[in-house]
Amino acid sequence: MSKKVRVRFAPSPTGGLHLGGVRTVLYNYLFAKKHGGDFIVRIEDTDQNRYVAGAEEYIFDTLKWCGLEPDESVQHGGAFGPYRQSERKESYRQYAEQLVKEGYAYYAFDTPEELEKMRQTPIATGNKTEHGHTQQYDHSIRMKMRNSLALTTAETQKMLAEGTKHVIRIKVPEKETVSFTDMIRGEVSFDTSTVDDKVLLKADGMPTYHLAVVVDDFLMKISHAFRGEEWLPSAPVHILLWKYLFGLENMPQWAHFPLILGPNGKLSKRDGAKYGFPVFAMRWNDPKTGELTEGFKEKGFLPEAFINLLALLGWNDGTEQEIFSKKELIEKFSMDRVHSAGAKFDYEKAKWFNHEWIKRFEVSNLRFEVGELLKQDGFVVSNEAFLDKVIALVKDRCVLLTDFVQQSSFFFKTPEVLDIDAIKPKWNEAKQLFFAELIRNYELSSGWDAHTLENNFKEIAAVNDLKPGELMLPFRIMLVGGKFGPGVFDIAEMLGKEETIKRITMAIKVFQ
RNA sequence: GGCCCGUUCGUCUAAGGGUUAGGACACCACCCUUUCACGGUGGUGAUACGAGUUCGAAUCUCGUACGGGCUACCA
Repeated sequence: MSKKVRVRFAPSPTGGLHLGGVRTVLYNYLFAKKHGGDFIVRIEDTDQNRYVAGAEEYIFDTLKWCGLEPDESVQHGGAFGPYRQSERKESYRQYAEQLVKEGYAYYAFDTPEELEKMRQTPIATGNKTEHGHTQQYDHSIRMKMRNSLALTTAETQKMLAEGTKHVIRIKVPEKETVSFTDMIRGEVSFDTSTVDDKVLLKADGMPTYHLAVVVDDFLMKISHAFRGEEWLPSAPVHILLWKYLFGLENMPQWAHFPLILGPNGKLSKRDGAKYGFPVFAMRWNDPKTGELTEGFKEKGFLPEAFINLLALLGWNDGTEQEIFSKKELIEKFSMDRVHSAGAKFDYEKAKWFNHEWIKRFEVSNLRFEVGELLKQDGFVVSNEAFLDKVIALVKDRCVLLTDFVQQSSFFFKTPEVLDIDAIKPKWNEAKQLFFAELIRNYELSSGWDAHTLENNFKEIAAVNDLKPGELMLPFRIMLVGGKFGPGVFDIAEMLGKEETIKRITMAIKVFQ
């Protein structure tokens, strides 16, 4: 009997949540839900220097918008708290001390200056001193540094007793092969001689990621540990810690997701919107710089489309299906169909996903968002039934939610400027007379539906020996203001008799 | 530089030894539509390179090249 599936997303609250982060959340979430497990969010705030106000709150807001609610977290509670690493500070030291006691780690007293000097020391591996090579704090140099391995026991005890600032480093064995099975990449192995003695416990008593992730994954009974590929190089450290602390048999199964690349490599939080597309899920307001970065939400993406597009960036179900609801994703997701290669983000395709979702969405699902957008732009939306009809009429031509404003503004407000250039050259007296007659006809019209409106329009055109086609565009410009929008007669029907006639009348004057 | 991961149309990907290498986005053409879209039909376009294993390789192995990641008392 296998243990319960428990996965975690462990962000550090230092800024906005970008595409890669959300996809990591998504895959964690899908995997958990697929296997009836728990999805946990653990805040990794062990670096006090990088604290950013509001970032934690922002992460949860983003998850909520995406529809990826955790089962356990700072906000959702749970039996394995606290879910903020800074609040677990006390528990880490004992594990680090245990490692020292057992000979798997050691105290290091080196000052930042000494470390800097060490990095400069040219290393002669073989016989060449390569440019750009930085010396790592590893087996080759640790006996020359100031740590409990190189110092005598008495010296170490004295420094400890005096309260000398120190860290605890892992003592990576020299010639071992550490390997593990990655759910996506298969067997991955490392020669420990190339792994450095990472700091486990910092001078301020806080653990580094390396110690914290292992301890917390154990304490929180995490069954599967998923994270981005950028963590692969430090995996041997974590494997070693599991071996020393809790036993390899208790270690979660690992999967390292491929990176999502921008035009210049890995997407990073700092890239903001400089690529011409958002990198954050939602708007991020950096309290330090005051910089406001818009996200996919503000850009007009539906959360359903957003997670759909993210899911397909590195995963597919083996069929040609591309549009998946969250329910379907949960049903069909499987880790062995996740790609191992990084994926370059394609904003055009992202927009296509959103367009597909808008087209497929029921009007009632769009009503609220579209209504808000229109109000934001100063349009008065008083009648919900009318709004619904408008949405139904224009949604096929809206790629982003924000397109609704431009596509439907003329339903709510008489256009202020008309695209006269499209009409003027071909405007003549015959056409003017036609529209005058059209006004009279429409005024007397008893029925006001697109069909009769169109019939009457064409009848009058025929009687006056005019081509309906040449009159449709002017009519459109009169009602819409430009060369876009749904069928003209549908628009006229929606606008109603009074408004339609008003717009024709006004336009005739403008065209003269 | 070292270590690790990766490499199929411009982009996302399918094809887990035998296919005319399939689909989607984008692009182009035509049809539909006397607006713009939607929709429909068709088109351009890819297995990085070199060896090997095999009757047969995009698929397995090795090398090379290229790309990416990591190389902090950051995650």
